[in-house]
Amino acid sequence: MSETALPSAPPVTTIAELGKHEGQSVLLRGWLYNLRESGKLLFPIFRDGTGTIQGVAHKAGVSAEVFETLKGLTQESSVKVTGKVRADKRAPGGYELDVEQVEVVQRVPEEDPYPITPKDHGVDFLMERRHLWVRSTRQAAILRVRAEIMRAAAEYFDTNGFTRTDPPILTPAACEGTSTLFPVDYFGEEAFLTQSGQLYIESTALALGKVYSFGPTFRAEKSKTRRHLTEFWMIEPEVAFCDLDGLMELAENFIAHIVQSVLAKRKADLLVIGRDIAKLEAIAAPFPRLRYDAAVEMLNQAFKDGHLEQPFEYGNDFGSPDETWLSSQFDRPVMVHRYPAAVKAFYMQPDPENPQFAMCVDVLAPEGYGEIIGGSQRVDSYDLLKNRIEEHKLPMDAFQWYLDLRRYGSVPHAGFGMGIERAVAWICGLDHVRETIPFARTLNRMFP
RNA sequence: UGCCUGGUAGCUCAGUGGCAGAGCAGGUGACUGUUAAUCACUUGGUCGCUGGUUCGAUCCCAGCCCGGGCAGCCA
Repeated sequence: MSETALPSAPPVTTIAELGKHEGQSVLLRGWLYNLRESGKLLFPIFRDGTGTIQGVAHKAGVSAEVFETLKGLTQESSVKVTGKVRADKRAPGGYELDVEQVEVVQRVPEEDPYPITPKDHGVDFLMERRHLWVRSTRQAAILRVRAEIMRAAAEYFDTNGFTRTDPPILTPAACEGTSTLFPVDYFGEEAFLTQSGQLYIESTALALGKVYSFGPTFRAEKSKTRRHLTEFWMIEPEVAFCDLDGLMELAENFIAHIVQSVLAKRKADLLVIGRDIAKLEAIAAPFPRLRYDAAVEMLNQAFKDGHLEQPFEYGNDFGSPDETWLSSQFDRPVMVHRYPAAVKAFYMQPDPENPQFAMCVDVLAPEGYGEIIGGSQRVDSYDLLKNRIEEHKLPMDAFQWYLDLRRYGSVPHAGFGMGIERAVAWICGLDHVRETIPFARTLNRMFP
């Protein structure tokens, strides 16, 4: 920071803040994103992590040394640039930088140029270089939106009386007994990476009332789709004295808050990504609610009308094409509730009006994005939960602590989990979750 | 795991049973308003690997390796 110590030196700023310095000379620290040359005119584009700005250097307007330094400069060389901020209608961001001085921090050698050019590349090539790909304008914008989604999600709970209680990542056994878990050697004993913190936060919810957890989750399923990662981030609220209606209200307000925060703070990034902003502006509570039965009727009609290839069999869980079609019928997330208990997890409370149904809800994001939230009211009866554990042939010993929650002061309670990457994919309008996380872990990729 | 699909220059791809191609990137040069700048010239190849058929295989066949898409599972 020696440059800030010099009284006459131009102020250090960022590209995002350039508008505050119009007409002034400033110092930017960043990288050369691209360089266009036109004879005695050079157009270096700089990026600094907050945005990009086009610099202009006339041969007659700068020293010979500065001109020569810029002229041959290679993509992604790191630089400190001094220049005067000028508003210009031709510039995409509204401003340009008339270059005055350039200091090259590290020059990328010509014989080993930066591999990711501003041209088309394939998925595998880019994922193999994810450590560099994150520098690109679009990827950086997605990561900023992701950060805002995570911030706004935590903010919603923090400002509504929730206490964050993070469950362990190393666990002794399966939470639900369904998903495949990653085994870990724990001092000679077998342990697993968590696939959900739900059972643990049911415990802290009965201690603190309203709680949430926020952390990584692991699923060892060999899923190979645009919606799946083996390591993903999930935010899970759990609320004591809450029923299914209360949970759906929580879910819609939570999602609306996140979308509104992203629109308020990261609209420029959404535009870089190419998102249709109007579709996000329509996201406001309340969300439509559909009973499973009503959703099935829609699917049957859709099949008759030729929108779906397979007929839907009543009693099944929805398949991916079913979810896609359902969610595409609404302009905001749709909440499908009361699925048949037989296709849902053992800990879900039966509907008091008809125990064939579970008091659960899936939130399907619009535009065909499908499930982003799954949640339920939990079984609060000791006897029923014990029976369910037996029916599902789960090891009773491992669930004794969980049954304790029904032995000592059991109350109705409910919670849900939202997959961060699926939310990011929807809000950014991406076609694959691998671009929503800095370093995706998928079936075929553990690198870099 | 099942079905579909791909692997040719640094990248994106075309192509043929008989000399290995284009655009871009890299290099050299031109250009005072470019927006993935343009123009001229130019460097660059284990055609995924192994075996088979053939006078001859990048091309046809078999096996293997590595990706991608969809489904299932789920968030």
